[in-house]
Amino acid sequence: MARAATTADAFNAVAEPRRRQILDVLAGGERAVNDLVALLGLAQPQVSKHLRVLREVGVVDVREDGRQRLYRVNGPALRPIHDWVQGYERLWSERFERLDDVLADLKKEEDDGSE
Amino acid sequence: MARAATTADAFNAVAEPRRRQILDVLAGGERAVNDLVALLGLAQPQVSKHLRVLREVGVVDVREDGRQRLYRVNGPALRPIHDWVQGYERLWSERFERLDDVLADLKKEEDDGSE
DNA sequence: TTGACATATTCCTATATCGGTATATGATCG
DNA sequence: CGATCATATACCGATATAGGAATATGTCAA
Repeated sequence: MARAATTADAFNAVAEPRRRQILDVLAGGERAVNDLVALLGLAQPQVSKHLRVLREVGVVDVREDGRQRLYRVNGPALRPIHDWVQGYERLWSERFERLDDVLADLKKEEDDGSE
Repeated sequence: MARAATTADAFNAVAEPRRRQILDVLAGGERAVNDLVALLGLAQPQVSKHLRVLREVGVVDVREDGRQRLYRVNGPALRPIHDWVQGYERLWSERFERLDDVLADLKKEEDDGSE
């Protein structure tokens, strides 16, 4: 078996740095393909291919406008990533340090009581 | 050129679902390899290989304890993912809807004034 | 030391990628 | 209609995977 398809889910689609760059540009608003080509300095076919992957996992949406296709971010598709990684924030954020102290104390009391 | 190595960064390492499962278990505290094997129902070599990838990107740390090796999550290594995806939260979170309204109003006024 | 246990590494195969180049599709303009 | 612009797709080659099976490494116990 090979690695999971990049179109398997948002995690895989977003693992590619160029695709994150594309999203970062689109975060500023709708863009045509050639705008992305110019802004990122990538070849046009590469951009189209990356956009296809992003489209297939639902991270971007397209809209036709004459000859152009305007791409935009579809935020909610990124939510699974956000939610998953959010669960680990307490492992580095000061916000949770006090809470961790409290929980540690509670656990200690509990252990002392039952042992 | 092929796809970026899974050990290239945390984004790639975490794109694999099994590796996220491993992290989710380790989020509950230090675990030996065989614990993970039992808990996840994976083959031992596969688990070791996934742990290697996670180790190489710094997402987990190891500690030797007799015959066992105890793995634990190294949270801060996940922070780049958190920070990146955080920038998109406003695209779905109600928390930011009011703010977006305000910004839209401001932009509208600005445009009306300069045109 | 020998053996059992815990974990890591190696070898294998199938597959899906990525970039590059060429080309196809589709829309607009004259 | 023919030419041009905008984008998508097809084909190529190199590479890095993921799982499976076998095996190597390392540690403890008797």
